[in-house]
Amino acid sequence: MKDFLKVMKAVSDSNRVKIVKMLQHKSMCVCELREALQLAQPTVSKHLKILEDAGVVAYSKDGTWVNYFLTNGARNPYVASILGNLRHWLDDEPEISQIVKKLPFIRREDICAK
Amino acid sequence: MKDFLKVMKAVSDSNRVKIVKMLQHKSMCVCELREALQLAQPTVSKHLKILEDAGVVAYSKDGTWVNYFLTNGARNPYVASILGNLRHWLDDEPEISQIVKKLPFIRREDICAK
DNA sequence: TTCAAATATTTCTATTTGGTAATATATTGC
DNA sequence: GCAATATATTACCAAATAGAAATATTTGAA
Repeated sequence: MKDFLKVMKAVSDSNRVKIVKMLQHKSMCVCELREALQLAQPTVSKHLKILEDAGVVAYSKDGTWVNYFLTNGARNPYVASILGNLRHWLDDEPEISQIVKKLPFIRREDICAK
Repeated sequence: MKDFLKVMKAVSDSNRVKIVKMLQHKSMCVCELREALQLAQPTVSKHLKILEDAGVVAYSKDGTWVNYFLTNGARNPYVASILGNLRHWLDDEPEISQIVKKLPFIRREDICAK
């Protein structure tokens, strides 16, 4: 039950849903997500932790950058199902399409490393 | 987005998940749900309102009783999907199997009308 | 219309949650 | 080692949420 609730709660917040929808397009570091969401960096890190605890995202380190990406949900059927659905769900929501449209212009080289 | 979040939040609480799993077996009135969940009546009513607002449950009145049942999700693809999944999910969770096992013995005639 | 029972609503409290600022950690380059 | 940068953690605040007690509403029956 706890695993299920964790996943449902993870996708019950609009900013976390936006993170999932962005990661469908490319893996992203925290500073890129921060720029896209217009949130403070600790806020983004906290959301990412919740998604990670639920098994929705994982990360790999690349120097000081931490690249987050969607898991395949192999270990967690609830994750697999919701990620499968979210692959086509919400694409037409203004909140989502707008932020996705901005993605090509959000690059860590421009944002983070001055 | 709001519709999606409403549904996800609706199934992000263990007592509301229990309500859904119980309603898979039979439609139930508030007093039966109250007995099964061991919660105060206003608490159950509030949970039911959240599930109703999300489109997960509906009700029909029968005298003073109000029978709640699962919707078919026809109006809401998120509801349809989650209800479809929950039809087989969580059956083996102790919290669920235990409460479902009690269902045959929870009848409004015994509980409500003294 | 008056009473009793089932449910809904209101009001309140304790806990959880999303957010930020400040701080700590980790990694790279010098 | 030391400075700089990206990220994580901590500490704190405001808003949302689960819960129950008190109250209001609804319905059937007398």
